Amino acid sequence: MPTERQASFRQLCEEHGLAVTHQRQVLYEVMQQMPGHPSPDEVYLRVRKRIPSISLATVYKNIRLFLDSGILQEVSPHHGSLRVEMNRHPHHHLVCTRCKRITDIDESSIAELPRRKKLAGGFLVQRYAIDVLGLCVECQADNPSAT
Amino acid sequence: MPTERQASFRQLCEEHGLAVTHQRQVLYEVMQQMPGHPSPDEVYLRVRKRIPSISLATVYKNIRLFLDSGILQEVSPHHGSLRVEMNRHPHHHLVCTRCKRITDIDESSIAELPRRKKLAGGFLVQRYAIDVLGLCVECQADNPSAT
DNA sequence: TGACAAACGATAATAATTATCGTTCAATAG
DNA sequence: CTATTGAACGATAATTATTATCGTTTGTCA
Repeated sequence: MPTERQASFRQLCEEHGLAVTHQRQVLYEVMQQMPGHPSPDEVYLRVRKRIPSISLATVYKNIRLFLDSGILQEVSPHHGSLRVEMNRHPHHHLVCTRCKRITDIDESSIAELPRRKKLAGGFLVQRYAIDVLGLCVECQADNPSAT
Repeated sequence: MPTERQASFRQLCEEHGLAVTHQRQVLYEVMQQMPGHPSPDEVYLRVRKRIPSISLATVYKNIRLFLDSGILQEVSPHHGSLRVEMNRHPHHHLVCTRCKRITDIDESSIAELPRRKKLAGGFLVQRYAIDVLGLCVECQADNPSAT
């Protein structure tokens, strides 16, 4: 009896000002059951088992909606295209989650990280990268046209 | 007299087993002069000022070559497409720079980070994300077919 | 210098994502 | 409970970013 789940999703939507549609409900439930870092296409394949007629566009639109309203998070909140790192000094990144602008900050201004080169599981460490996620000054002002 | 620069680029190529072409030389020099995190298209626009006949494909091919050989680094060495974070527990990521696979690791197994919410410059911190970049066990074995 | 593989330029192809638009549905006022 | 209405849906075209193809040109090395 998924009455509880339905109720909580309804509440979640209310909190974020979203209409409760059948597609969104199923989409959300299915995603909750997918561990890891699914892509929109993987989600699409799963949701189709319960709603065969759903459109890929609907999956994309609602994932974006969930991300924008803070219900879900993105694995890499960077700009989605290739960028080359031209700063030769050790540094980390301030990433604005709204306008995607990335600013460098000096490594020392954050924290020192362990220098272990081999982790449990056999992973061979090359380097550490810290993203400080948040809002830049411009986006805090909430001007709709982000730079 | 750019003889020195040419010499050092020639040496760099030799170290990495790359042929020294005019396009590569100019591409490298131009990128060195671009601070921040340029995109292939931005690089293309700049390089065209010196080699108007250069192809965008050449820019892409050589940027990838530089990245693959370790001459340059990528800002976000993640898979290039949208992924949704489904792990509700505080955690960070092991990112394999070869196969792009992302594995979660518990927050406590890395380091504690400061909890400052406002940084100099006015940046409003939402959360910290650490990427441990390196090679997963499978890719250390150097099997050409990555999963 | 000449041979040959590698790189180049032009452009077609692919992948990922977003926009458009006519139809259907959820919210809510009566 | 039903009618209204704007939002959401599905189908698909369009866009963007990137990679593949292929005939021509160029760098490397004997």
